[in-house]
Amino acid sequence: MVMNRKCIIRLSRYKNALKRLKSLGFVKVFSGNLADAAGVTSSQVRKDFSLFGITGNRRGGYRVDELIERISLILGKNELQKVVIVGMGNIGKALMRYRGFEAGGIKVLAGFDIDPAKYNKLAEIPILPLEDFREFVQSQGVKIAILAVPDVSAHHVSEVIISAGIKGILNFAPIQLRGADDVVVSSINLEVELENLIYFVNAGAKTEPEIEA
Amino acid sequence: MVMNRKCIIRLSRYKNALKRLKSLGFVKVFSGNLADAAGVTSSQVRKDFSLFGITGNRRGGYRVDELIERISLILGKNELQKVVIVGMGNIGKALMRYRGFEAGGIKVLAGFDIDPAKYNKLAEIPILPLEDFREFVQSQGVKIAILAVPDVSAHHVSEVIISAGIKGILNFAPIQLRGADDVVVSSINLEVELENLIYFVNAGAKTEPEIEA
DNA sequence: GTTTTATTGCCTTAGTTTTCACAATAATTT
DNA sequence: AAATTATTGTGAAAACTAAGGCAATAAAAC
Ligand SMILES: NC(=O)c1ccc[n+]([C@@H]2O[C@H](COP(=O)([O-])OP(=O)(O)OC[C@H]3O[C@@H](n4cnc5c(N)ncnc54)[C@H](O)[C@@H]3O)[C@@H](O)[C@H]2O)c1
Ligand SMILES: NC(=O)c1ccc[n+]([C@@H]2O[C@H](COP(=O)([O-])OP(=O)(O)OC[C@H]3O[C@@H](n4cnc5c(N)ncnc54)[C@H](O)[C@@H]3O)[C@@H](O)[C@H]2O)c1
Repeated sequence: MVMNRKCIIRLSRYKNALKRLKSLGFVKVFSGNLADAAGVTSSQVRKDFSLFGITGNRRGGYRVDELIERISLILGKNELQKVVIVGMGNIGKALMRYRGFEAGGIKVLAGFDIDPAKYNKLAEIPILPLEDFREFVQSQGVKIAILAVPDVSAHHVSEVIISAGIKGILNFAPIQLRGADDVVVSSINLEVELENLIYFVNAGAKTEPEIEA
Repeated sequence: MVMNRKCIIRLSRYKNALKRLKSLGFVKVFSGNLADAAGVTSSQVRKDFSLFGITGNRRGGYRVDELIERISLILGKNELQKVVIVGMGNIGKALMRYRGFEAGGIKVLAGFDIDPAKYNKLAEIPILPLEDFREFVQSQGVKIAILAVPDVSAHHVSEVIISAGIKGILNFAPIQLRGADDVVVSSINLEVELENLIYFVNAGAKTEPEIEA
């Protein structure tokens, strides 16, 4: 099992690049094509593939369809991935309104909040009270939650959702969540992102740091 | 000049941790305290500090105020950092409404769009037509822009804002922006983030990959 | 069907980042 | 004021990641 995050991110990029190439009519690709499209070196592509046991055809490259299939399987994209959003404020609502996830096989099933003014149980994507969280995710088998509550609530809410069975959290609150051992927490801290950018801009960075995700 | 992105991210985290520690009454810290608070090792802390020439007092640790001051200076937080947002849709509006940036010395000066229905030139943070972009950022000396336009427009808009003098872009569109040599581009691709999370959750990740920003 | 050519797969080398280990030394104790 | 103790600062080692190089080999050309 490959546990290198950078490598998994590249896999996502390969997948996106392959979809573009496919839409351009490509049936086969060489590691070099894919490398150019994804912005890496061809040996990197081949090395990544070898880590996942993906093989091509010497002198014949890789079949695009097969590659997309294989990578999607590795990323769990062969089945619909169900997620929920906790915290229906600025960020939570923006994410819920976004229609781009479904094309990638990610389905937002519901939103949760503690403010009754936000509830809307009859909407296409319902907004439910946090009290209903446990029952909902357990009956629906949801493992992934997006956490978009105020920073002061974030730690408490993370405990609540973990105890309900959530195994992966995409956290937007600017705090350091300490999940349980079998819970993966991924944080997006926009202020830290901006600070980074500011540093490298002020540094007059000639070498752009590869910054993704 | 340290060009290691991970190191700069840690610096942001140290700063945040130090502010928490300060609010708890700490006047001095040891590398171990800070390491615990930021979720790294103490040698990492000391090594990072040595890269930036930050020194403490053998056996006496570091003075909290001095550290915050020093790190803020390195991150450019000693002066107000001006940013603009391009694309006043779901994400753009959410970011504009967020009040948390100002506490960290980041000020959103304006938003830009091409949809006249979005314009609001008189608001506290005005929303202006994209045509006004060049004049605005040049007169205000803005170097950083947040790009939140649809993916099909993103490449074009990035060229427009770079030609207007933008040197750092925080990009939310799920495309690979190729900026000019002296422009730093940082991308946040939420679908890639979720794919990552899904992979590690399905992998039953025992070792959480350190995922920040 | 043989030769040539292009590309994979993987072994090796290089580069980067983190951790270790310990001498130097400032605060504390005796 | 001498001895002890705890912590820094940093060079060296280890671990991790990416790049380079090339034998194996499948496709294409002849
Ligand atoms: N909006 C941004 O652009 C932005 C930028 C950077 C970071 N963030 C972070 O993202 C998080 C969300 O930001 P926002 O602007 O959307 O906040 P917000 O205040 O607009 O929304 C927070 C929502 O969470 C709900 N909530 C509060 N406590 C809750 C609880 N215990 N359980 C469930 N729901 C609860 C509130 O009712 C509200 O609807 C915050 O931690 C913020 O620091 C936001
Ligand atoms: N909303 C999300 O949760 C989400 C999640 C993942 C990725 N994204 C990405 O973020 C970007 C923005 O998403 P969104 O949901 O806010 O989109 P949106 O459609 O809600 O908003 C886009 C805004 O950009 C404006 N716009 C279009 N072309 C423009 C141009 N040439 N110049 C200036 N403004 C222009 C539109 O008028 C609109 O106001 C998209 O690329 C999307 O793929 C969004």
